[in-house]
Amino acid sequence: MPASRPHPDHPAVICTVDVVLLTLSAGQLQVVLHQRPQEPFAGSWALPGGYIHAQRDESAWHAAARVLQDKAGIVSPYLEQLATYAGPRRDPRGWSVSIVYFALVPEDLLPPDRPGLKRFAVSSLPRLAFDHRDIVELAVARVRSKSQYSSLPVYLCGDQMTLPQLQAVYEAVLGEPVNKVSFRRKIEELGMLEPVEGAQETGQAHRPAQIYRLKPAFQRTLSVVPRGLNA
Amino acid sequence: MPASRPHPDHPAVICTVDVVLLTLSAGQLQVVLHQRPQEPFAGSWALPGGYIHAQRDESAWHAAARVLQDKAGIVSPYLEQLATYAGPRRDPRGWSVSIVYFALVPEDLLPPDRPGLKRFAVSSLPRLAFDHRDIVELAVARVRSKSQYSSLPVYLCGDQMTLPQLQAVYEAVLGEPVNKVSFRRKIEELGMLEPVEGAQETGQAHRPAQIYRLKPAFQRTLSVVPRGLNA
DNA sequence: GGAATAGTGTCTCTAAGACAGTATCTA
DNA sequence: TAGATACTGTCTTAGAGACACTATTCC
Repeated sequence: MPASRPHPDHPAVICTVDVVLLTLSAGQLQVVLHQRPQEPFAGSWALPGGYIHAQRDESAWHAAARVLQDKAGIVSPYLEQLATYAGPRRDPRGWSVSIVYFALVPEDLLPPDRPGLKRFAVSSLPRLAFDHRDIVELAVARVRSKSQYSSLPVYLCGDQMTLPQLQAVYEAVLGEPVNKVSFRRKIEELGMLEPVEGAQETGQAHRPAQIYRLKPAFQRTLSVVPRGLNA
Repeated sequence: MPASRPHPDHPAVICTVDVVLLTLSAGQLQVVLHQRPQEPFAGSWALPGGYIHAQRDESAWHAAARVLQDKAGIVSPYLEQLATYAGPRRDPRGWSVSIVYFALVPEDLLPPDRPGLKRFAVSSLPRLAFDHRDIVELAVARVRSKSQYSSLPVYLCGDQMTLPQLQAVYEAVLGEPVNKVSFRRKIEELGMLEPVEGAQETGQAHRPAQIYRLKPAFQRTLSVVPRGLNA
């Protein structure tokens, strides 16, 4: 960090946050994109994002949370920093910095698609503005990677779930089947779920599944195991 | 990313890069710090860093590389993005963004300590300026974590090394002993080293060790294994 | 030859995966 | 009762660690 000049005489860089908002729908990882109303890239789909508001934002995390609330009405999701993209050519308006976060939300907390805000399967993205396709791909890779050894995918579920449901979520995120016995051993080892006493998923023509919920201590915190699912 | 205004009317944020420059010396992970000549935090030790130069820097990575070259004379080290710290209170001059990189270099590429530039063991840091202590601790945690399943520590070695030397480097980074047989299996699996034909470390009163070098394909690229050293 | 460390073969132990059994619901 | 899926016990298999043995150097 430099020693001189409170506000340097270097030309200002454009300083923004962008959010890769991910959800699981119909067994597919999907990303919520926003259609740009203006140049540059008018009409293209892009990540929801915005300038940092130096007067209001307490941190880059808070700026990302504000963007999510403004553009998608989402409050207090799981929101983690992904990476920062910066350079002179990614935005035609000038040297730009984008601090990128990713968020995971259960499908039922998302607003329905509307003009200018739409979900896309990450496996078939449209043409995206700026370098946003690279960013989405990095976010998906990060989520897949962390899902192998952590409780990250629980943030794609509602607050209660059965183990078969959670296993299906892991399988959708990882893109491959998971051994049932090993999966249950891992979840036990992660120690983040507790059974909801007496609550079972009824109404189906087979043995009902026990319903679990996140222990309060893990509401905002990941749990990790030393060895992953070996997927 | 916002739709409006090429250069927004929001007050400019201070936009910098900082580098956590790490090396291994006397079996200890050490960080190179720079003594601030001016306010704020005049006289305190801080990470080497500097403003982004929008006229010259091709990217944040290039800005970090430039800082390393200017302040420590280091060229083309292993340099990876760590995280971005941002907020209104971390720098008394205003809302600031610091894109932080970490670098690993062999000890013999470092310039010797001089007034204003000094190495500190990461286990006994002095009082640091800004939030730089948190940043160093995150960098060390990241390096430890990645070392469990990747070839990251080879960048702390010179271009040639023996397996016992490399094992000692891993043990110093991880802070605990590593099983020799497992270690050699992992290195074999990583597939990044090749023996230097006929080259052995001589001069010691025991069987000489084979000398290895990084395969050219891995000069700038990490190699990873699915399961780590289980340390 | 002795001391020291390099390098390797192999056994043990832990953890992941496969498989099959029992449990419990609806129709 | 038949069919379906939840859940669990246990065997198999793969990989990590422990241990010991051989190899090669200097003194």
